[in-house]
Amino acid sequence: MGEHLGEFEQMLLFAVLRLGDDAYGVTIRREIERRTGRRPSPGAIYTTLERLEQRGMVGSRVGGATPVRGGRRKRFYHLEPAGARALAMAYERLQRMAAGVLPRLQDLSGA
Amino acid sequence: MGEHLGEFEQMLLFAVLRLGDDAYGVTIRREIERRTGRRPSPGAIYTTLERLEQRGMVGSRVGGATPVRGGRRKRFYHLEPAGARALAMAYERLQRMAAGVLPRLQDLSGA
DNA sequence: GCACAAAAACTATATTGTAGGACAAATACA
DNA sequence: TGTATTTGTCCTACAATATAGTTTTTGTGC
Repeated sequence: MGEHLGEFEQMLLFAVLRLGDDAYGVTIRREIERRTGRRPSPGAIYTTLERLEQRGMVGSRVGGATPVRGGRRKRFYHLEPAGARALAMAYERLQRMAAGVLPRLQDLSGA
Repeated sequence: MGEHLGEFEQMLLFAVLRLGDDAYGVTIRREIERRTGRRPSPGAIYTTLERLEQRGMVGSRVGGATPVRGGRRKRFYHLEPAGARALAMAYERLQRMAAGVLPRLQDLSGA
């Protein structure tokens, strides 16, 4: 089936990978905002994460209670092997499309 | 409105940039296939190109006759400044998400 | 218990991605 | 000049992704 990853999906997967044991909705969202300046809505995050899980790209488990005031139990995500492969491939493909033309792109985009 | 570029859109823009004066439907498609192994249908190419043009990311002009046997006139595409900026930004964002975690990704994807 | 905080899930819609075949136009050649 | 051949684009329809906003759940502190 769908081996392809959209742009946002790739970002989510990179965020999950980077966050390791602390990857759940809120931190993932924060990470994307920090690194890219984009501010996706919570809904965007969860919906996409769910789709990725259905496709076997990520897995999840529900965490236990925490000593913090409030807070629903977190659902922690991790990258599955299939997700890692798909992400590596998607990244490489874009890399190949970009190879060699980045200087020209910088020029044109007025850097 | 939409400043964002999807995955496929980015590929098209990179192809247009690379091909320079020879960027039209058929060559763009061939370039993507060569570099990524993906084989998008003609329809995918033209539809996406048209959307990108409506958003001001690319411009086009229709070419003249050629000394080659047959063949409809080509529509040549070029990157507009807005397209270059959007592409540079999209690329940079992904780069920032990927920074530092690529080694781990290689591991997990079984390289 | 009850108020409050944190996080996730649901619902609905807009935007992207995609295929495949119909159509158009240009040249060669009888 | 007219018809076959070639190259390339456009049309139509549909599937998948992206996204916001609102609601629900669950845990803590008092």
